[in-house]
Amino acid sequence: MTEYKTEEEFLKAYDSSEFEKLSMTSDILILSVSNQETTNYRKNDRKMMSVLLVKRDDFPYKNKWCLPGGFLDPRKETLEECAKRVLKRETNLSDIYLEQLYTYDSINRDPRMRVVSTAFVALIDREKLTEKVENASWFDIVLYEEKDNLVDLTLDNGQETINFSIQKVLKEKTTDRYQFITNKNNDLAFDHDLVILAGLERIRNKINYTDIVFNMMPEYFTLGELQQVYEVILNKKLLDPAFRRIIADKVVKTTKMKTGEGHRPSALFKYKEHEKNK
Amino acid sequence: MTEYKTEEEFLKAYDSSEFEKLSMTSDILILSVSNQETTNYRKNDRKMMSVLLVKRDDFPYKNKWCLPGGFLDPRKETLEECAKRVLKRETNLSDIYLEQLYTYDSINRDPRMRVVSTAFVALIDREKLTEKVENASWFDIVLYEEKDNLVDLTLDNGQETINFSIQKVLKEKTTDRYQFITNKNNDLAFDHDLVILAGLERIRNKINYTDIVFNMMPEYFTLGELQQVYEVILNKKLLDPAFRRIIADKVVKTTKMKTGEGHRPSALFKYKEHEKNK
DNA sequence: TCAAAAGTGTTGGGAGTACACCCATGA
DNA sequence: TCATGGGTGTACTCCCAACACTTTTGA
Repeated sequence: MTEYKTEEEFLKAYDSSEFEKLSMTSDILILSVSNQETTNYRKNDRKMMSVLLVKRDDFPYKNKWCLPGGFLDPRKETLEECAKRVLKRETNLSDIYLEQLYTYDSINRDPRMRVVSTAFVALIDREKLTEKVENASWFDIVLYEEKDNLVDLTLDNGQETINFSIQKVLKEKTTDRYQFITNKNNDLAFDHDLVILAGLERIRNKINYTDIVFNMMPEYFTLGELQQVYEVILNKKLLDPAFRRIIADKVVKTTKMKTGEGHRPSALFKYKEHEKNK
Repeated sequence: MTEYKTEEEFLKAYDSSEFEKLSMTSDILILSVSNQETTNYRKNDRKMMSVLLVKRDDFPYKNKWCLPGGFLDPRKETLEECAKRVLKRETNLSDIYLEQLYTYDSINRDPRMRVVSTAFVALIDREKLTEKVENASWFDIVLYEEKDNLVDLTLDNGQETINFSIQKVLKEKTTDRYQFITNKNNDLAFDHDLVILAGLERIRNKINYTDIVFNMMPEYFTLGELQQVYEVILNKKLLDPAFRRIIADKVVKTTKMKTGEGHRPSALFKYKEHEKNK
């Protein structure tokens, strides 16, 4: 390939019109937890992770779903600001948890031009959401299975089901760093299947050593509800006593109680911010 | 700000010449471990982390140091390929550990034009290096101190000393995620002080749950040397017996010995790749 | 002889795992 | 009354920190 030895050379080529343009987008994996109501009056609602997707109606992605995203305006905004703008557009929320995930840039991810995408993860409390945005829809993660480094995911929004699978290939012998390769993906545009998996893994990982979950929780919650969110993120059952000990110092008990559930009422808790800054 | 409501609008503005261009670079934090020989024949060499920096001679960075980097050619390469190209240019090495760190994009980080930079971390074994590259120099990290979330770093290449400090400001109450803000930086171009700190923290974090260190080690090494590398990365003393137990199953003892050091000779070890893929 | 590092054994505490158990509720 | 989830106590295991100790070398 032609290499630009010096910056001058690059800048010269850059100014000439034959140099292919580059643009960037911020794409956001917006995650929350949804409740699936149960018919049994005694049972608690079943919780699930859910993802906000947007239906595209433009060529070449007609009828594909994708993560909310937008082009970066290089004159005035940073990628994070761009992400916040998209977030505001799609959820009408500001001031929510937002974290840069990874920058995706395979050359032909967008066939129209060279687009580099920086992906973000946003966590929101579903209760804060009010308005419904056109073309956007929440998909529950109804299946999330990993077997022999092949991950199988199924999303469902009540009308449509999206299924895709991703192969995780060990990239470095010294790390647990995997390269994600699409194994099957018919319904999501770009490489957004990979972004979703990377984001879910990031959150699953962080839940263990940060208080990140509380971004997805309402102000008051029971320990059972909190535990369910942990379980749905970690994708496994936890033991009650162990869980209570672990989160004990992250929450404060309030005098409020949740009753009328067909079983012993539960105390409502609040997130306790640490005063200790190490 | 002007917002592009639809992609069509964006693409139209994008094609018009008044739209400001955007370019990207891959910048690499190249880390290795250096030996500082001691005068006492008994004592082991003192090890230090070191960083490869490049001296700039162009306006507006004349006489500033920066991380090796290069502009992305949007026609033909990915950011990672671009990073590998830079790595080859600066160290003449291929096939070394390379990991995407973070994408930096504050609007005026480069006063000449809007440049978004994706930073990478590379780890190399110093012994593999042979050639000396013009304008590039290895700086030892001679001081790395954190007090009240203010990090003080001093680098030294034998002739020059670079000192900078960074304030870590808690960004989210629910995470240990900090925003890095330059407190003092006279010698490094761009925001490369922030990249260096972020990279060091990434590696320090990863050393605990991956085998990432072995990318910085020669094929044969003593446990003492390995421990020193851990200590220099973690920036704290470790207890011998504990350390040995922890890394016991990551290394294999060889029949080779290291002698002539003024004390009991030590067995040389090799990295043991795990057959177990979970 | 001795300083320096190599290398091993033993003990105790803290965190997580597992299980057993009791409590309170509303249909 | 009883299924369901709320809530607590305890015992066991495993990991790791801390310390004490022995071994081997070269000047």
